[in-house]
Amino acid sequence: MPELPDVELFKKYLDSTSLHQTISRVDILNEDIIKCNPESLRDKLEKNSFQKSHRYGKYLFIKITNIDFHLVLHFGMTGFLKYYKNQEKKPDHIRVLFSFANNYKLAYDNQRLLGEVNLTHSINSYLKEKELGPDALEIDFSNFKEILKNRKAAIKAVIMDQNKIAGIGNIYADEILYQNSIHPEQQSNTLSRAKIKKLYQTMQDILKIAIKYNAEPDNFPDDWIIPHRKEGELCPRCGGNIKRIKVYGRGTYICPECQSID
DNA sequence: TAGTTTGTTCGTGG
DNA sequence: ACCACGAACAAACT
Ligand SMILES: [Zn+2]
Repeated sequence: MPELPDVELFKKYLDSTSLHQTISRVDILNEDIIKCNPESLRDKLEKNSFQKSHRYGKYLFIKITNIDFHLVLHFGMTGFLKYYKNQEKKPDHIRVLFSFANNYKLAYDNQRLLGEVNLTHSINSYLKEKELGPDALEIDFSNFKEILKNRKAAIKAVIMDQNKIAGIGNIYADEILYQNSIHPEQQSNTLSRAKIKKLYQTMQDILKIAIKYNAEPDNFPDDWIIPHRKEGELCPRCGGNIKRIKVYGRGTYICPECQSID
């Protein structure tokens, strides 16, 4: 689930449910996912509230009132947020549970423990520490072009590299390259300026449209590859067979008819 | 059973 | 410095 569009939707969800409410209690149900001192996490949050959130790449930062700290959330592959009151609405793999004075709760759920819950004084210093590249929706064209021109690696590896561009994961990388008829293994520095220009535009369009459609593959236009990202499916643009290959260590779906290396 | 899955990080070669 | 690859982390499903 959690690539840039998903995390942007988590941000909107958090903003519309959980801001400006006193946090009465923090339950840590799994300590492995907490990358700071669990005691200090409870300490910093209880009696304060969530003030304002910021998304950067796949990270969500939430400013805590009264103190100079942000809560940091990363969702790994299976993380999400759930705001609820009744126990029957409780999700299955809650790792951290924030309870509010109004008796509602915000759950950080994450089946696999690949995410992160952390604290930081400064978003900027945190980003620097992680060496994250510019956010995919914020990066300007000349910067994008320089990054692509300076790498010899497969284009898919470059756009997925969070240290170069933050926010794109395995699923949306496939979509972006498919809609540009670019083979994911094409060397980044061999792309023409015109192809890079179109890639840049499509990348931002796809991410924005995905947000608009709630990052729900069933809602996506049928000529996208994401709803057909399975072996045995047919390419919605040419009818060819969708093929699975491995690029950058990840399962990668392409239409060999539409996507070629040039 | 082995391989797969929306992610990140670390190590080993080249 | 860059690049390719694999493993590890973890849990559930084919
Ligand atoms: Zn095709």
